[in-house]
Amino acid sequence: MFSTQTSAKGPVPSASHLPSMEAGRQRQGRLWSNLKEMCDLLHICIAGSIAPDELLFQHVQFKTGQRIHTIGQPFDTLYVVNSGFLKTVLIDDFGNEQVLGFPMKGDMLGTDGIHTKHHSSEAVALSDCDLILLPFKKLTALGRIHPELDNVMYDVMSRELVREQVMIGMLGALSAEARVARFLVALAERFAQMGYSSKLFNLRMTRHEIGSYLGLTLETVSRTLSAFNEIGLISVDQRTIGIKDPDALKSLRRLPPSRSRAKQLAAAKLQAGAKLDSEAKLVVAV
Amino acid sequence: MFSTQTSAKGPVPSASHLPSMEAGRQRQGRLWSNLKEMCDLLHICIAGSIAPDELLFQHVQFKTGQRIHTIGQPFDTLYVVNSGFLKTVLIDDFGNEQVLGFPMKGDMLGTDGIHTKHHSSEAVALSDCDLILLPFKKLTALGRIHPELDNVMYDVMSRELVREQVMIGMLGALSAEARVARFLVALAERFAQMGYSSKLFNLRMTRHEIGSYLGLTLETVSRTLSAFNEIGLISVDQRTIGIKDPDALKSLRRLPPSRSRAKQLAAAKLQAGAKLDSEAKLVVAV
DNA sequence: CGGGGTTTTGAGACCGGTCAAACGCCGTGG
DNA sequence: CCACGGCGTTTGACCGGTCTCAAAACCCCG
Repeated sequence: MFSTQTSAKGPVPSASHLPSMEAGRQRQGRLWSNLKEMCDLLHICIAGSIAPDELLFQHVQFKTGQRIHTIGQPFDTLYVVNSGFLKTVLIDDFGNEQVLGFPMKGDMLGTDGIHTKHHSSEAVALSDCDLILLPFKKLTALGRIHPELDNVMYDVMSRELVREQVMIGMLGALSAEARVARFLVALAERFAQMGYSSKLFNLRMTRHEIGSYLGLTLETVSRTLSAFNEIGLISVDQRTIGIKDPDALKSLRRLPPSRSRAKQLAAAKLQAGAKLDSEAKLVVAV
Repeated sequence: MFSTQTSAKGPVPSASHLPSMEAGRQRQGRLWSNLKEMCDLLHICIAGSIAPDELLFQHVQFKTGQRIHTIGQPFDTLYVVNSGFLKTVLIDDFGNEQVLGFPMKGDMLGTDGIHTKHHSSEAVALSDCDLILLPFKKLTALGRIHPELDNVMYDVMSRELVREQVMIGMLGALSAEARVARFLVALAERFAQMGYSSKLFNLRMTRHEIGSYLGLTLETVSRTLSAFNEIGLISVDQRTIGIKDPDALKSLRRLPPSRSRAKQLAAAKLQAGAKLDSEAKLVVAV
């Protein structure tokens, strides 16, 4: 009945021996969740109370680099991230990856496949992951018995829809610096939500992946992070990011005059007086 | 029970007198649709057969410029476009519009409001429109009686999710010319699907709105259309667009050397020999 | 210690944005 | 009827942000 969904690429994840789940539970965390636990994970209140352990959903583990699903693969199950970090990507007409998102704890995966019954994107584990399986046919069948389940699904999909709309807004309207700044803020908030520090955390993805996600090149991402570091908005050490001034990051639209231009401006300032100070403030405020 | 959803701005649309639907039906087209008709409109096959006229959904008309819903407005109904053209927009931190899409016949509107129970975007009629109302509470209640309804909703939302993902891919990876080209191709296909000509049609939106949608300025959109016109890919006369070479548009990545650069290249060619010919072909092929 | 992938940094080119002017279209009012 | 003004569009000149290409430093891991 269940499908482990990994036939297309890479070895089957470590929990693929269904019969011996008892052993599995003891060896590496829990392998089953009930509905309540899953809704908590999704941050969604489930209305009617359902017998707590009436419905159980199996977990599956993926190791770093493994694909959860690939483009074109037949769709039959959704996933909810219980732990770990992933990326979802589109592959364009000639092989280039375009990162669509970085799902983490509490996110749902695979909804792109519902419409055509085939996945239009690819999901890859950026770290070891623990995902909850949600066989779609089982889900719709359950919807007939527990209608409140549908509301959960509507909610999750609507949330994802809005997230993507905000992303479109970002890509369409913001400068490179503003995109990187908001990316960092969003990440920090996500980490806070998961109980980690929002002031100091590790990026799980490369500059290249961040750039692809934000519609920028890896060089621009790197330069921008360096610039934020110099100004004291953040600290950067490889993939370790420290958030120093979250408010400035949130409202940032353009970068203050860059290092190279700073000299020119400083020279101009000597001649032109203090008028530049007010301009410098506008950089963040307007 | 029904809400006409237009309290926030502008006059109530013309069909707001519920009691006298007979008169309404005779005056301006049909004012009610059944489930089958709506699913046909959405291009979705409904599985179980439901008594054809058991469920009826009211229509509402909007005139050009009217808002269907505004940002922050409480959500309680979805809409399906029966005729007309609209735009959906986000408003950023300081008042600028960002166009998210141009819904037309067969598209669903309002799904962004499900999650927070408030709309996060605004929908505006670009022409006189006829929309079918889908009160959300009624919809979920019906889902308990006719479970196949849920599949319709999943399908529609998944389709929208994928559409937005493709949009993100476009904004993140494509050049201005490629974006405009794909926009035209997508429009042409939409018109074909609705039974109109895909070779000659009228844009319903301004250059500014197109630019906002594609993450470009209106000047760039205008210049790009002019360039396509010069090369013979399309014909442009104000908002009338003729598609001359759809295949070239579909596969276009970069524009052939522009008029201004052509001179320089021609000069270089005289000196450097014929090597440039092969480059020119790469423009479309790679 | 060596090697591949990742990141940083620089120099230069180019795309697309910005600013500005002129034109066309159209509804309004003299 | 034409003059007018507002809005959308076109086109040009220029500037600057971002990409491209390249080299070097760095990191992790075998």
